[in-house]
Amino acid sequence: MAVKDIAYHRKTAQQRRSELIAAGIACLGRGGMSAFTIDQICRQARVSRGLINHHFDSKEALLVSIYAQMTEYLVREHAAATPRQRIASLIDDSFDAASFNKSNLRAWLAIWGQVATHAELKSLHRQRYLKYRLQLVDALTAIADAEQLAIDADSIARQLIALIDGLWLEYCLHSDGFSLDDARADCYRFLQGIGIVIQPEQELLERIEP
Amino acid sequence: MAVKDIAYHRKTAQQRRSELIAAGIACLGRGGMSAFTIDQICRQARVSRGLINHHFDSKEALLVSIYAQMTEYLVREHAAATPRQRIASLIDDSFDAASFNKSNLRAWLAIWGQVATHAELKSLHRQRYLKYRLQLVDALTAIADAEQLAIDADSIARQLIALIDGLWLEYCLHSDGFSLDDARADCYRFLQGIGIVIQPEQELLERIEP
DNA sequence: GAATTAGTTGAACGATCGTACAACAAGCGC
DNA sequence: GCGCTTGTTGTACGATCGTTCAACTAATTC
Repeated sequence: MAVKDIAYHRKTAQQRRSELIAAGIACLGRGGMSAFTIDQICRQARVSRGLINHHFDSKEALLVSIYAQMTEYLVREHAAATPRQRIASLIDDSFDAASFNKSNLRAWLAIWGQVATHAELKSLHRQRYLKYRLQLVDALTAIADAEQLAIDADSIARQLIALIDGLWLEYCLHSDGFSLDDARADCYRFLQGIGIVIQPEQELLERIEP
Repeated sequence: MAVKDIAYHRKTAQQRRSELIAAGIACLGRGGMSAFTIDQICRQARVSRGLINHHFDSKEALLVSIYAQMTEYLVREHAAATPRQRIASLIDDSFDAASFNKSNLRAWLAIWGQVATHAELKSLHRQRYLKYRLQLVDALTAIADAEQLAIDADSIARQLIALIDGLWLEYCLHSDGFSLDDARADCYRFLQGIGIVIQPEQELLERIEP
């Protein structure tokens, strides 16, 4: 053979960790927690069985890293100037077709099922969602103050998060009947119902109300 | 010994099946799908390892039976006279403290994680939720017609279901911050926001707005 | 009370699980 | 081109998984 036969390529620990995380997400998306096994993840990542326990303390530690990456967008600092833009950004991120396809939604569901029972996962989840909700409450309060609206920001934030998560759930479990754009429009309509009118980004607006 | 030593008590197939279903739900509530094993379920039900496969075709068949029982209330025929009472009944059932404690919510989450990947479970879920949504749409349409409200009943039903499921999710994953009554009140407030005022049952009303 | 029915047991099976670890090799500095 | 570092491999291990099945026995029938 002309080219030297290399058995495998070495990568930096950080690079390989990120590949294993991606492979784990793919497995969760394909078959839920039942498919989240050392064998299947390593086959997905095209590495040998031993590598996960080399780069992570345990399989559970990999799962925590996976959820940390998946929830990163919830606590991302937004450069958006106005409170309205920050809320619109959170909603649009939540229904971004690129990241919230069916496979990813299945991965979310699978992990949520574990959050209730695993301490470390539960702690991470609480930390992320508290900050997520705080961002919403702050933005809602800012709008209410500026426009002298009498709203219960805590309650509204809770309802909006519930609406978003519930729409994900419906879309994931039986997608027929509505689209991702419908779900997004529902969120804007909900806010409109309590007196907060938010314009989604232009290209989205055109798709929702042609 | 005075009393004859009976090794085990025999029960009718139906009785034992229902006990195994209850034991399975308890396991799902304790540790999610990871705790849903033949060993743990049988220990919970205080029977030997072989009994599940005697009364059910497989472990998966038991899971389907469990979900069938858990979703039975979604398609129950309600004797409620008015559309308003039917909606109130669905909401109140959803946040009934007796059946929707944390353990049951963990069981729901665990099964939802499986719905996306198991064909039989998915089919059952679709069937139940379609009827559930149809009940809501019918009631909403009846109210809108009678009071000449211009609403999109399909969209409202979808949002209400999403809100209920999302509030369950929040309550289950991190219960701090709000109670089951808060969640119920959120649902009534949501309907009120779109022009449909529904009085919850009297004793609930007193707890929500004392 | 013997025969029959039908619910129950528990050992056994092969498969697969997560982890540990010794051996190996790719890429680097020199 | 030779060590050296370190990313990677693959076997081995005990534990546990779901299922099967022959044996057993509680309850019923006659």
